[in-house]
Amino acid sequence: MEKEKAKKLAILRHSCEHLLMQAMLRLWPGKIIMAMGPATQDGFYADFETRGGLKITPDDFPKIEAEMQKIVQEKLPFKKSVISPQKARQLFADNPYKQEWIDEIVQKKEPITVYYTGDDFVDLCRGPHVKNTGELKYFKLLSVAGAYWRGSEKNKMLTRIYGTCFPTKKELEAYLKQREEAQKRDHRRLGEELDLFLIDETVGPGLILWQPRGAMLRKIIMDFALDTYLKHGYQLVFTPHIARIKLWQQSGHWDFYRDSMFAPFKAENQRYSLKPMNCPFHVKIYNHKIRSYRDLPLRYTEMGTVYRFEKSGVLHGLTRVRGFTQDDAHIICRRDQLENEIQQALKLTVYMLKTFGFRQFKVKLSTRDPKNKGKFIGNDKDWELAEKFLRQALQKEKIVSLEEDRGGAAFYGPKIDVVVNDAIGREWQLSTIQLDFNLPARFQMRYTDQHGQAQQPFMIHRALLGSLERFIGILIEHYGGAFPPWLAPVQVSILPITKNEIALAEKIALRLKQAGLRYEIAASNQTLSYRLRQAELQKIPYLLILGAKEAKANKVVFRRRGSKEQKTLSLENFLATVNEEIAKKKLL
RNA sequence: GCCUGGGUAGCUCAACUGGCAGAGCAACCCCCUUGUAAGGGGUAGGUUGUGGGUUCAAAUCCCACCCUAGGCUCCA
Repeated sequence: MEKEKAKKLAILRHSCEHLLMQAMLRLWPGKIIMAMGPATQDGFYADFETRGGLKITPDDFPKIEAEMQKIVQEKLPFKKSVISPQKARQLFADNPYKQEWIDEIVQKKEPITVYYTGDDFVDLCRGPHVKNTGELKYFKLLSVAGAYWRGSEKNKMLTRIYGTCFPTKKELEAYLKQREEAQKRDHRRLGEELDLFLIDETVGPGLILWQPRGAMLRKIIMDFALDTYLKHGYQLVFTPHIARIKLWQQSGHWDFYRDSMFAPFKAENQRYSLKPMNCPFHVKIYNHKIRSYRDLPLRYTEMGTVYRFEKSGVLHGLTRVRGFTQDDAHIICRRDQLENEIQQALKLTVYMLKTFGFRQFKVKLSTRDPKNKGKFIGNDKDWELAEKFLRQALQKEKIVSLEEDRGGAAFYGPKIDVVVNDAIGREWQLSTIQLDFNLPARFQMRYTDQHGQAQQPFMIHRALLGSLERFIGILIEHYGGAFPPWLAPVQVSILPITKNEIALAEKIALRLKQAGLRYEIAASNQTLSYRLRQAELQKIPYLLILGAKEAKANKVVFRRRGSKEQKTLSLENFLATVNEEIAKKKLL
């Protein structure tokens, strides 16, 4: 049923894409060379080349949409026709993209179908389509972008228009509203509004400056993660931000990853580079001693700050940056421990993500593409073994909706990635658990087994939150900036109504401090309304209001973010209530 | 890196085809002393991203670079 619906929607949207192209060709005859355009999950897009210096911008949308509506009014039927290759080549004589398609269809020995709408528009298309353009009433053009022909960097860049289409007005409006909602939650916008972080052009793109509130949030997350890992048998380590190139040559990063590393610099005749990964350091710590089979597994964890030279066009707020801190760990273990370690790591992942309020996950197994072995390091046997172990662990944990990404593995081994759904249904890849047999071999990691023989251990990389920057970005959007009390940088706003209550406010603040709460006193000479509004805009979870009445009765007025309900209670009762909510990491 | 927009006060944004750079919020000062989402008045704040060019005159036009948005490619 669901599938049927999705199929119908895709047909509607693909038809709408024809409608768009027809309108474009009517508006700018001879200047638009259409390339291709499918339906997507949210709508459709159309790729085309522009000629004669024509540039399409969102300013043109009203004009294009009006033209599309005209064609809708015309109720032109979609007419299918099967034609010969010769006819097709002739029909699209001046369109190199369609020629390329035709060649391919001919090669595959498939029939060539075209769809007409009216006398003026025909497109090479497999179909199917709606009956006529009159069905395509509820559409909207959304954005303009550049896109490479056939998705290859080597090809020409075309212009792409994204749009969407729904069977009813209501659904279209709901979709547009949800888009707006997503924009309101944009972590870049909230980062500014809530004073969490900033990016300064002079410091450099993709480098985050954490303001006090953002830094507090980061500390809370970091502390929680580290405490949890320590409880689960990890050991804390710290390693430097730079290392000699020699290290990266030994690890293989220099060969496989150099393009994404910041260029090396020299000091005393030695070349150094910023670290793009923490692994080699952890390996060095392991290798510092002769290890016994009894020592394993060893689990090293670190809040490791790494620097990667991401191309300028891919940077995005907190979610794609050039300097970030991973909640990294490397588990070094024997083969007989491998499966259990992977399983435990999976369990820990689920625990962490649930604690942070994510309810839905999807797991992706990324394996090597056997057809593209050059992209990966190591031999077939190791890869097969590693992939087998990951599969088994997933099965044992009964992880749902497993999806395989062939070719998605790291260059040194296969991995399990966890994708979460946020509060408004968007997907984010967060946790990763990766198996590595490259580094143990390259660094000649060893342990002595019960027979006194040297053995090579296995290594698991895992980052459960991924990068703190990215994780916080996602968390901001997930909660729309309204963090649960345990995460909120400021948990309580104390609002004395008049000057007379300021001394009391300070006394109460002292008690909150003792109780380990994070608070602010909002005592400017502004009206209470004004200060309440500020506290709500700052999304502070708990509000304490103090007036003459409360002072006299030795009580406080307690309100929660987003609610007008309030309670008058003693300070100790308030503390008991909120401390419990915070300890239990409850949502507000 | 590529395509198309954009960069104006701390923030959000104005300024018609080149002609004195402006508003709201925030900041600061004063008044109001506040009872549940913006009380009132005033002050200050700018080499219009950077560098070059065209022009009597440039935020506006041209060139280069930097940053940024939406995408594409990429994300070990």
